[in-house]
Amino acid sequence: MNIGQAAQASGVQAKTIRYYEETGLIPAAGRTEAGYRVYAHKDVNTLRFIHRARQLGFSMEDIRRLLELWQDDSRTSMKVKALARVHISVLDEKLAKLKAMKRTLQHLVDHCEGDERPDCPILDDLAGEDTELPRGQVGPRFN
Amino acid sequence: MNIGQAAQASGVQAKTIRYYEETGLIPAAGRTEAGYRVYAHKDVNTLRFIHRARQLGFSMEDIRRLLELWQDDSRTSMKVKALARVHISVLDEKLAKLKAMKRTLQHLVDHCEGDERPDCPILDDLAGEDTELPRGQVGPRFN
DNA sequence: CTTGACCTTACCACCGCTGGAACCTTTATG
DNA sequence: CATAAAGGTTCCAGCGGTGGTAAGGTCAAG
Repeated sequence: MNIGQAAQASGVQAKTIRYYEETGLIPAAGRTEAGYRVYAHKDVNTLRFIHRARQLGFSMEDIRRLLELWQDDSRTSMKVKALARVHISVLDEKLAKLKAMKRTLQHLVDHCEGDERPDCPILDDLAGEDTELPRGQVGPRFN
Repeated sequence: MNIGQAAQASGVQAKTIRYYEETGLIPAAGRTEAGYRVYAHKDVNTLRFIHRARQLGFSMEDIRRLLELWQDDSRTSMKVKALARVHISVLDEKLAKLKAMKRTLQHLVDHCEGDERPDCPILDDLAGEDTELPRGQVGPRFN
Protein backbone atom coordinates (compact mmCIF):
# COMPACT_ATOMS: atom_id res chain seq x y z
CA MET A 1 0.00 0.00 0.00
CA ASN A 2 1.52 3.32 -1.01
CA ILE A 3 0.72 6.72 0.42
CA GLY A 4 -2.08 7.53 -1.99
CA GLN A 5 -3.93 4.35 -1.15
CA ALA A 6 -3.32 4.88 2.56
CA ALA A 7 -4.72 8.38 2.16
CA GLN A 8 -7.77 7.07 0.39
CA ALA A 9 -8.35 4.38 2.98
CA SER A 10 -7.82 6.60 6.01
CA GLY A 11 -9.32 9.87 4.91
CA VAL A 12 -6.06 11.69 5.66
CA GLN A 13 -4.48 13.47 2.71
CA ALA A 14 -1.14 12.20 1.46
CA LYS A 15 0.43 15.54 2.20
CA THR A 16 -0.84 15.48 5.73
CA ILE A 17 0.43 11.94 6.25
CA ARG A 18 3.92 13.13 5.31
CA TYR A 19 3.52 16.04 7.68
CA TYR A 20 2.49 13.72 10.49
CA GLU A 21 5.52 11.57 9.83
CA GLU A 22 7.77 14.59 9.74
CA THR A 23 6.52 15.86 13.09
CA GLY A 24 6.81 12.42 14.65
CA LEU A 25 3.10 11.92 15.24
CA ILE A 26 3.39 8.65 13.36
CA PRO A 27 6.57 6.59 12.91
CA ALA A 28 8.42 6.84 9.61
CA ALA A 29 6.89 4.45 7.10
CA GLY A 30 8.93 1.71 5.46
CA ARG A 31 10.08 2.22 1.90
CA THR A 32 10.18 0.30 -1.35
CA GLU A 33 13.42 0.10 -3.26
CA ALA A 34 12.29 3.09 -5.27
CA GLY A 35 11.76 5.10 -2.09
CA TYR A 36 7.96 4.93 -1.99
CA ARG A 37 6.44 4.84 1.48
CA VAL A 38 4.74 1.56 2.33
CA TYR A 39 1.72 1.25 4.61
CA ALA A 40 -0.05 -1.68 6.23
CA HIS A 41 -3.62 -1.89 7.49
CA LYS A 42 -2.37 -1.20 10.98
CA ASP A 43 -1.00 2.13 9.80
CA VAL A 44 -4.26 2.98 8.12
CA ASN A 45 -6.03 2.30 11.41
CA THR A 46 -3.72 4.72 13.16
CA LEU A 47 -4.36 7.33 10.50
CA ARG A 48 -8.08 6.86 10.84
CA PHE A 49 -7.73 7.28 14.58
CA ILE A 50 -5.92 10.55 14.08
CA HIS A 51 -8.40 11.68 11.48
CA ARG A 52 -11.32 11.09 13.77
CA ALA A 53 -9.57 12.80 16.68
CA ARG A 54 -8.92 15.84 14.48
CA GLN A 55 -12.60 15.89 13.55
CA LEU A 56 -13.33 16.19 17.25
CA GLY A 57 -10.95 19.13 17.44
CA PHE A 58 -8.17 17.54 19.46
CA SER A 59 -4.82 19.28 19.11
CA MET A 60 -1.77 17.48 17.77
CA GLU A 61 -0.42 17.34 21.30
CA ASP A 62 -3.62 15.77 22.61
CA ILE A 63 -3.59 13.28 19.77
CA ARG A 64 -0.05 12.33 20.64
CA ARG A 65 -1.26 11.44 24.14
CA LEU A 66 -4.36 9.70 22.85
CA LEU A 67 -2.27 7.53 20.58
CA GLU A 68 -0.04 6.59 23.50
CA LEU A 69 -3.04 5.66 25.61
CA TRP A 70 -4.60 3.76 22.74
CA GLN A 71 -1.47 1.69 22.29
CA ASP A 72 -0.98 1.17 26.01
CA ASP A 73 -2.88 -1.93 27.13
CA SER A 74 -2.45 -0.98 30.77
CA ARG A 75 -4.02 2.44 30.36
CA THR A 76 -6.91 3.48 32.56
CA SER A 77 -10.09 4.82 31.01
CA MET A 78 -9.85 7.47 33.70
CA LYS A 79 -6.96 9.11 31.93
CA VAL A 80 -8.68 9.10 28.58
CA LYS A 81 -11.81 10.54 30.07
CA ALA A 82 -9.83 13.29 31.80
CA LEU A 83 -8.20 14.25 28.54
CA ALA A 84 -11.53 14.37 26.79
CA ARG A 85 -13.04 16.45 29.59
CA VAL A 86 -10.27 19.01 29.33
CA HIS A 87 -10.86 19.17 25.61
CA ILE A 88 -14.55 19.75 26.12
CA SER A 89 -13.74 22.71 28.31
CA VAL A 90 -11.51 24.08 25.56
CA LEU A 91 -14.40 23.71 23.15
CA ASP A 92 -16.66 25.43 25.65
CA GLU A 93 -14.36 28.41 25.83
CA LYS A 94 -14.28 28.76 22.09
CA LEU A 95 -18.02 28.41 21.95
CA ALA A 96 -18.48 31.10 24.56
CA LYS A 97 -16.29 33.52 22.65
CA LEU A 98 -18.00 32.86 19.35
CA LYS A 99 -21.40 33.21 20.93
CA ALA A 100 -20.44 36.51 22.49
CA MET A 101 -19.22 37.75 19.13
CA LYS A 102 -22.35 36.65 17.39
CA ARG A 103 -24.61 38.17 20.01
CA THR A 104 -22.93 41.56 19.79
CA LEU A 105 -22.80 41.52 16.02
CA GLN A 106 -26.39 40.44 15.68
CA HIS A 107 -27.41 43.25 17.98
CA LEU A 108 -25.55 45.74 15.83
CA VAL A 109 -26.95 44.35 12.60
CA ASP A 110 -30.47 44.51 14.00
CA HIS A 111 -30.02 48.21 14.64
CA CYS A 112 -28.52 49.05 11.26
CA GLU A 113 -30.94 50.38 8.72
CA GLY A 114 -29.03 48.93 5.83
CA ASP A 115 -30.10 51.58 3.36
CA GLU A 116 -28.44 54.10 1.06
CA ARG A 117 -27.43 56.42 3.85
CA PRO A 118 -24.02 56.33 5.49
CA ASP A 119 -25.23 56.30 9.12
CA CYS A 120 -24.39 52.95 10.62
CA PRO A 121 -24.42 51.76 14.23
CA ILE A 122 -22.02 48.98 13.30
CA LEU A 123 -19.29 51.40 12.32
CA ASP A 124 -20.22 53.64 15.22
CA ASP A 125 -19.65 50.79 17.61
CA LEU A 126 -16.36 49.79 16.06
CA ALA A 127 -15.26 53.40 16.17
CA GLY A 128 -15.39 53.14 19.92
CA GLU A 129 -17.31 55.40 22.24
CA ASP A 130 -17.03 52.21 24.25
CA THR A 131 -20.73 51.72 24.64
CA GLU A 132 -22.60 49.28 26.84
CA LEU A 133 -22.18 46.04 25.01
CA PRO A 134 -22.32 42.45 26.16
CA ARG A 135 -18.56 42.36 26.25
CA GLY A 136 -17.95 39.16 28.22
CA GLN A 137 -14.58 37.75 27.22
CA VAL A 138 -12.49 40.28 25.46
CA GLY A 139 -9.57 38.80 23.52
CA PRO A 140 -10.09 37.34 20.08
CA ARG A 141 -7.65 34.45 19.93
CA PHE A 142 -10.34 31.96 19.02
CA ASN A 143 -8.35 29.84 16.65
CA MET B 1 3.04 59.66 21.05
CA ASN B 2 5.33 56.69 20.51
CA ILE B 3 4.28 53.14 19.77
CA GLY B 4 4.08 52.04 23.40
CA GLN B 5 1.72 54.85 24.29
CA ALA B 6 -0.37 54.20 21.21
CA ALA B 7 -0.54 50.56 22.21
CA GLN B 8 -1.65 51.48 25.72
CA ALA B 9 -4.26 53.89 24.42
CA SER B 10 -5.66 51.59 21.74
CA GLY B 11 -5.44 48.18 23.36
CA VAL B 12 -3.40 46.86 20.43
CA GLN B 13 0.05 45.57 21.34
CA ALA B 14 3.06 47.44 19.99
CA LYS B 15 4.23 44.36 18.19
CA THR B 16 0.85 43.96 16.57
CA ILE B 17 0.79 47.60 15.50
CA ARG B 18 4.07 47.08 13.64
CA TYR B 19 2.59 44.00 12.04
CA TYR B 20 -0.48 45.95 10.90
CA GLU B 21 1.77 48.57 9.40
CA GLU B 22 3.87 45.96 7.66
CA THR B 23 0.85 44.31 6.09
CA GLY B 24 -0.56 47.65 5.01
CA LEU B 25 -3.64 47.53 7.21
CA ILE B 26 -2.63 50.92 8.56
CA PRO B 27 -0.41 53.47 6.81
CA ALA B 28 3.22 53.70 7.85
CA ALA B 29 3.56 55.95 10.86
CA GLY B 30 5.73 59.06 10.80
CA ARG B 31 9.11 58.89 12.49
CA THR B 32 11.20 60.97 14.84
CA GLU B 33 14.78 61.79 13.91
CA ALA B 34 15.85 58.73 15.85
CA GLY B 35 13.50 56.52 13.87
CA TYR B 36 10.78 56.09 16.49
CA ARG B 37 7.26 55.78 15.16
CA VAL B 38 4.98 58.71 16.00
CA TYR B 39 1.21 58.44 16.48
CA ALA B 40 -1.60 60.97 16.76
CA HIS B 41 -5.02 60.55 18.35
CA LYS B 42 -6.49 59.86 14.95
CA ASP B 43 -4.22 56.87 14.59
CA VAL B 44 -5.21 55.60 18.00
CA ASN B 45 -8.84 55.78 16.94
CA THR B 46 -8.09 53.66 13.92
CA LEU B 47 -6.26 51.15 16.07
CA ARG B 48 -9.17 51.00 18.48
CA PHE B 49 -11.49 50.39 15.54
CA ILE B 50 -9.35 47.50 14.40
CA HIS B 51 -9.08 46.14 17.92
CA ARG B 52 -12.82 46.12 18.34
CA ALA B 53 -13.36 44.52 14.95
CA ARG B 54 -10.89 41.78 15.85
CA GLN B 55 -12.80 41.19 19.07
CA LEU B 56 -15.85 40.56 16.93
CA GLY B 57 -13.87 38.02 14.95
CA PHE B 58 -13.58 39.91 11.67
CA SER B 59 -10.71 38.78 9.47
CA MET B 60 -7.95 41.14 8.45
CA GLU B 61 -9.46 41.22 4.98
CA ASP B 62 -12.85 42.17 6.36
CA ILE B 63 -11.27 44.83 8.53
CA ARG B 64 -9.56 46.26 5.51
CA ARG B 65 -12.96 46.72 3.92
CA LEU B 66 -14.54 48.02 7.10
CA LEU B 67 -11.83 50.64 7.42
CA GLU B 68 -12.45 51.74 3.86
CA LEU B 69 -16.16 52.06 4.50
CA TRP B 70 -15.56 53.85 7.77
CA GLN B 71 -13.39 56.42 6.05
CA ASP B 72 -15.72 56.78 3.10
CA ASP B 73 -18.32 59.44 3.82
CA SER B 74 -20.40 58.35 0.87
CA ARG B 75 -20.68 54.75 2.01
CA THR B 76 -24.06 53.11 2.39
CA SER B 77 -24.99 51.38 5.62
CA MET B 78 -26.28 48.63 3.36
CA LYS B 79 -22.75 47.60 2.48
CA VAL B 80 -21.63 47.56 6.08
CA LYS B 81 -24.62 45.53 7.07
CA ALA B 82 -24.01 43.03 4.30
CA LEU B 83 -20.44 42.56 5.41
CA ALA B 84 -21.53 42.02 8.99
CA ARG B 85 -24.19 39.54 7.90
CA VAL B 86 -21.68 37.49 5.99
CA HIS B 87 -19.46 37.47 9.03
CA ILE B 88 -22.31 36.28 11.20
CA SER B 89 -22.79 33.35 8.88
CA VAL B 90 -19.10 32.55 9.18
CA LEU B 91 -19.49 32.61 12.94
CA ASP B 92 -22.52 30.37 12.62
CA GLU B 93 -20.55 27.82 10.68
CA LYS B 94 -17.82 27.74 13.26
CA LEU B 95 -20.38 27.48 16.01
CA ALA B 96 -22.08 24.57 14.30
CA LYS B 97 -18.82 22.70 13.94
CA LEU B 98 -17.79 23.29 17.52
CA LYS B 99 -21.20 22.27 18.76
CA ALA B 100 -21.09 19.07 16.76
CA MET B 101 -17.69 18.27 18.20
CA LYS B 102 -18.83 18.96 21.69
CA ARG B 103 -21.98 16.92 21.32
CA THR B 104 -20.10 13.89 20.06
CA LEU B 105 -17.39 14.19 22.65
CA GLN B 106 -19.84 14.70 25.48
CA HIS B 107 -21.71 11.62 24.38
CA LEU B 108 -18.50 9.61 24.44
CA VAL B 109 -17.45 10.97 27.81
CA ASP B 110 -20.84 10.14 29.26
CA HIS B 111 -20.39 6.53 28.26
CA CYS B 112 -16.86 6.15 29.57
CA GLU B 113 -16.56 4.61 32.99
CA GLY B 114 -13.45 6.56 33.83
CA ASP B 115 -12.06 3.93 36.16
CA GLU B 116 -8.89 1.86 36.51
CA ARG B 117 -9.76 -0.43 33.63
CA PRO B 118 -8.54 0.11 30.11
CA ASP B 119 -11.90 -0.31 28.36
CA CYS B 120 -12.91 3.02 26.92
CA PRO B 121 -15.63 3.95 24.43
CA ILE B 122 -13.76 7.12 23.60
CA LEU B 123 -10.77 5.25 22.24
CA ASP B 124 -13.10 2.71 20.66
CA ASP B 125 -14.81 5.44 18.74
CA LEU B 126 -11.59 7.05 17.61
CA ALA B 127 -10.33 3.65 16.54
CA GLY B 128 -13.07 3.65 13.96
CA GLU B 129 -15.63 0.93 13.45
CA ASP B 130 -17.40 3.96 12.04
CA THR B 131 -20.31 3.80 14.39
CA GLU B 132 -23.54 5.76 14.30
CA LEU B 133 -22.43 9.13 15.51
CA PRO B 134 -23.91 12.56 15.04
CA ARG B 135 -21.41 13.22 12.32
CA GLY B 136 -22.91 16.32 10.74
CA GLN B 137 -20.08 18.33 9.21
CA VAL B 138 -16.99 16.28 8.82
CA GLY B 139 -13.85 18.33 8.25
CA PRO B 140 -12.09 19.96 11.18
CA ARG B 141 -10.83 23.25 9.78
CA PHE B 142 -12.50 25.24 12.54
CA ASN B 143 -9.87 27.91 12.93
C1' DC C 1 8.14 3.72 -26.32
C1' DT C 2 5.44 7.14 -24.69
C1' DT C 3 2.04 8.98 -21.91
C1' DG C 4 0.10 10.17 -17.79
C1' DA C 5 -0.80 9.11 -13.13
C1' DC C 6 1.39 8.52 -9.26
C1' DC C 7 5.38 9.01 -6.07
C1' DT C 8 9.61 11.68 -4.11
C1' DT C 9 11.98 15.89 -1.78
C1' DA C 10 12.07 20.66 -0.98
C1' DC C 11 10.53 24.89 -0.70
C1' DC C 12 7.26 29.21 0.02
C1' DA C 13 2.70 30.98 1.61
C1' DC C 14 -1.24 31.43 4.51
C1' DC C 15 -3.76 33.09 9.18
C1' DG C 16 -2.74 36.65 13.01
C1' DC C 17 0.07 37.28 15.54
C1' DT C 18 4.00 36.29 19.31
C1' DG C 19 8.57 35.58 21.04
C1' DG C 20 13.40 36.31 20.81
C1' DA C 21 17.95 38.25 19.39
C1' DA C 22 20.79 42.08 18.64
C1' DC C 23 21.12 46.62 18.56
C1' DC C 24 19.99 51.90 19.21
C1' DT C 25 17.66 55.92 21.94
C1' DT C 26 15.69 58.05 25.69
C1' DT C 27 15.09 58.74 30.51
C1' DA C 28 16.11 58.35 35.38
C1' DT C 29 19.38 57.95 38.79
C1' DG C 30 24.11 58.15 41.53
C1' DC D 1 28.43 63.07 33.40
C1' DA D 2 28.29 58.11 33.30
C1' DT D 3 25.46 54.38 33.49
C1' DA D 4 21.64 51.33 33.58
C1' DA D 5 16.95 50.43 32.74
C1' DA D 6 13.21 50.96 29.90
C1' DG D 7 11.84 51.99 25.91
C1' DG D 8 12.41 51.85 20.74
C1' DT D 9 14.27 49.49 16.06
C1' DT D 10 14.92 45.45 12.62
C1' DC D 11 14.89 40.73 11.35
C1' DC D 12 14.03 35.73 11.93
C1' DA D 13 11.42 31.81 13.66
C1' DG D 14 7.35 29.54 14.98
C1' DC D 15 2.40 27.96 15.85
C1' DG D 16 -1.22 23.94 12.89
C1' DG D 17 -2.40 22.04 9.00
C1' DT D 18 -2.40 22.30 5.08
C1' DG D 19 -2.14 24.34 -0.18
C1' DG D 20 0.61 25.19 -3.89
C1' DT D 21 4.62 24.87 -6.68
C1' DA D 22 8.81 22.93 -8.90
C1' DA D 23 11.62 19.41 -10.57
C1' DG D 24 12.30 15.16 -10.68
C1' DG D 25 11.75 9.53 -10.32
C1' DT D 26 8.62 5.38 -11.12
C1' DC D 27 5.07 2.53 -12.67
C1' DA D 28 1.22 0.58 -15.47
C1' DA D 29 -1.32 0.78 -19.59
C1' DG D 30 -1.83 1.57 -24.63
